[in-house]
Amino acid sequence: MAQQEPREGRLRPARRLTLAEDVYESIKTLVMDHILPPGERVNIDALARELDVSPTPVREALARLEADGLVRKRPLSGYTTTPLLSRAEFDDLFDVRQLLEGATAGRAATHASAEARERISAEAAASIDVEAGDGYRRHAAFTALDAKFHDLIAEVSGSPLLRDTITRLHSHLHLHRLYFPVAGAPDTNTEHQRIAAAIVAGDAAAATEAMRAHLSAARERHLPAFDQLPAPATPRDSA
Amino acid sequence: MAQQEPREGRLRPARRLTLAEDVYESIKTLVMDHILPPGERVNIDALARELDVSPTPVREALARLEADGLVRKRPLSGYTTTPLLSRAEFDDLFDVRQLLEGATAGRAATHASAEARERISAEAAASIDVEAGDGYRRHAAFTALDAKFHDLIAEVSGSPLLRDTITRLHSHLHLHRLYFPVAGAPDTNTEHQRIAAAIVAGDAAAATEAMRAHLSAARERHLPAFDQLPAPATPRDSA
DNA sequence: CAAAGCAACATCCTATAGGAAATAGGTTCC
DNA sequence: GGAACCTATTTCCTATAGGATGTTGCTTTG
Repeated sequence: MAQQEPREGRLRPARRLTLAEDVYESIKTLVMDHILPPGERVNIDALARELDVSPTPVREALARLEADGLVRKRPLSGYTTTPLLSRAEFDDLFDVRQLLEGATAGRAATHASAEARERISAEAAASIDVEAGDGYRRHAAFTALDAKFHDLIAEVSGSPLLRDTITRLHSHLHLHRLYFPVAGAPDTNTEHQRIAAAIVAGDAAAATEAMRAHLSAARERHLPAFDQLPAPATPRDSA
Repeated sequence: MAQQEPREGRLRPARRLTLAEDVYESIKTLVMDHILPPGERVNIDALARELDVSPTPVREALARLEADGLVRKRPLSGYTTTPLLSRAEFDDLFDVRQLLEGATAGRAATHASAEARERISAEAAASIDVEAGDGYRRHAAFTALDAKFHDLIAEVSGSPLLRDTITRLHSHLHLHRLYFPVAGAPDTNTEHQRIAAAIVAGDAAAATEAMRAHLSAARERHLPAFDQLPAPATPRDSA
């Protein structure tokens, strides 16, 4: 009622256009960064108080996040964050990524503009300066750069639908254990450059193969995360 | 307030668990059947009155539908149903379907249980009795059966993620012109049986190829729909 | 006659209140 | 001592009201 004036010190950034949109982005970040732990119950009212908004936009944002697969809704029991990926789900994710992203790399190699090839090449080269920094910042920067590279190839592939699908999959990847040390950053850069080179050369088969090899290697690099802790049981999964 | 008691004569079916869920299904049907024409504005209040609920669950349902791609939201202007697929988007959809569903067919052929192969074979054979009926009913039954067959293969493929992705794509297909005469129903059945045979035989390459050929043929059968009417301009698309 | 400006309208967006269901804890009975 | 039942609390779910914004139609002016 009387609190229409802008408030200071809020968790979310300056509002863009609609409040619900901001709330959506805020909650998405909370889930991605595991500030809301996977498999945990999400209290709508508490979240609304935390973000300093009414429960209504929170509810709308959660509905969208449910469609994105980041939270789940049990009919009369409330929302919960999606539990961590199991080993089987993780393997499934990378299988699908190989299929989809292998295709985007091939398509990009076949019909991409000269300007687009230039951008890809530049992006692969720019990956080097991420070596600076350390700890969480370094990990976040590396992850962001990797995502950008993959999205760039998807964009250039010329299939909006394929790109959307891959973007959606990437959300699921962030459900993986977060603070896992990225020892293989240099390897990743090398692999990215191999992919970029194949695309620039216009060799579709080589680009597809390079992408699949890259994802296969990335999968291997992530695997030790499953040995850290035994996957916590998620009794809530039972229908 | 005083209208908590169940009401008669409502548009939507008997409520399942939550009101928002029912509203979601109801609106989804309205969009799929083009009762809400593509590209049209969606009035939240009017829809709430029509469904005899308050605007709040309608808003929540629309948020989910937006994530599904069935409606779009322009920040301070309201929701609109997604416009009809353009020729380019239609081609893109079938390109992606070939990629994804070709993979599911191959996977199904490789590792499917004997029981699963039996189900697929039965489903392909059952497609024949859809010849009965006529007009809209026949079309709806045929579409449902086709969707079921494709989903069955996706299920058997053993990749939940792949199956979800394909299901999502199918929603987009329904954005295509609806009342298009399905002249090629017999052809569809023949193609389905070819796919089923390859899967039963365990020939992954043949299954993939049969699926791709089927989708290619289906695409051709749908193409004349674009000649019926010139695609209506959608001026609302401009940012 | 056309274009720009203004005003009224309709619509969306957010906040708050109240009822219903599910969960958790304690108690009692076997 | 364990299990089942009951009660209280918490939480979700729905409905309603009010403020802000975009849109549309009309009027006026060049």
